[in-house]
Amino acid sequence: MDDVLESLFNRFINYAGIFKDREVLRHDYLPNQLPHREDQIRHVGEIVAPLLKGCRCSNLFIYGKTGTGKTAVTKYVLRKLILKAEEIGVKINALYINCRFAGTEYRILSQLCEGLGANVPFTGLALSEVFDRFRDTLEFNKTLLLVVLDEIDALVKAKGDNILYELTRINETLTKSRVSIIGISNDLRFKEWLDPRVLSSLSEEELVFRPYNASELKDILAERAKLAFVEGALTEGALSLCAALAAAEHGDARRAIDLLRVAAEIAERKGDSKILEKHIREAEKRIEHDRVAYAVKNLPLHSKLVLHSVYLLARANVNNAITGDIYEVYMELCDEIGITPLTQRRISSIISELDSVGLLNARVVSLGRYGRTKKIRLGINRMVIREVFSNDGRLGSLVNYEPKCLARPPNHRH
DNA sequence: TGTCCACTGGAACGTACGGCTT
DNA sequence: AAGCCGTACGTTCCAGTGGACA
Repeated sequence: MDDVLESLFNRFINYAGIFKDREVLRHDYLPNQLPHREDQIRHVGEIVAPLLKGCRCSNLFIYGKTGTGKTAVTKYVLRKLILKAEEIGVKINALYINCRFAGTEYRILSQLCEGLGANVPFTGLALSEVFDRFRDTLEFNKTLLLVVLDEIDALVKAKGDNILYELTRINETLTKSRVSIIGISNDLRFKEWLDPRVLSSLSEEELVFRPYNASELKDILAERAKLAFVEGALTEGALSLCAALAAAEHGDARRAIDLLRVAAEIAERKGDSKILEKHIREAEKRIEHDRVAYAVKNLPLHSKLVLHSVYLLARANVNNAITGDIYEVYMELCDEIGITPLTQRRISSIISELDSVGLLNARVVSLGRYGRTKKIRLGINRMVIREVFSNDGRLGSLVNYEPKCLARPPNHRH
């Protein structure tokens, strides 16, 4: 027994852990090296360089999928730009705003004001008033302002491009200051949402970020791993696998880094001193599981009920349920928890929505004599649904529900 | 060959709500 | 505080339909 404890304690004492610096793997960490983005860095640098001579720079529009380094490159260049400007004594303000977090025009404008040192209440003022204050502060400061609007597509899709129109035109009313804009979009077809006038002025310059391939991702991960992990903690096999998995899925560097971080946490928890391929695979499963569970948990009530109906049918071995079957079960569930069911037309739409996010698989089929409908199966693991709904206060009681309509003989099922 | 099922999916319209505007 | 407007979410209505079956 002494031997067992002795070795256990020794192992604990000698376990160096895996992480040297966790921060390095966070989303908002900005590395000093951005491998395979040298061209983009140079390009953005060339565009903003005129600011250092006191001139306005061209507006720039950057687009590319998530995790291709758009935000990192922009922030990287901005950081260097500000340092250089301070060094040579030129007054430049660079404000970074994430439109998805800011959400509304008002909040974006108030953040801009704040960044310039003007006080604006977080609510209460008319939009036009905030805009006036922004312009006045800008004029008063006599500065060159570079505004970075990240995830600009989220804003425009939700609220329209009005604020962009105002911002692109603001220079016409300024005499002592100048504003340039860098817009960053994840959506490549985002242009279609913009008014032609806004588009032409916003995209004086354009830059597209291609996804990373597996070998590029490998370099990025290796670079990051050097800082994040103790020497030798990441095996070559795990690194390659991690890069390959992320490359297969749109070359998203953020996903790749997430994968690495979760794998490292799994290895750490198990007391392993190395990150192995099996840890990466487990991490992949965990991330996917969490993503699905999160999506299910945040569904609106009726969508949950529809999904749950499909689950109950699947559990009773009805794997190719049709719309009518699902609606029957759904109505029972509504009755069970005492809410009024929606119409079948609406449920048909909800089924299509769930299909488009991948929680269900639905396809339209014709059953000839027996009409035209959709055949529907679950698109995700049954256990995830069970798990999420068990913990759902309102729906928990339905997890083991036996649909009455299943007791009756089915009229026709294929 | 025509019939007819069990829907699909478009369209118009009703209602609630949040946030801007006055 | 009250009106206004856009959006989200539903309802009602209905024309359209692929193909098994008589």
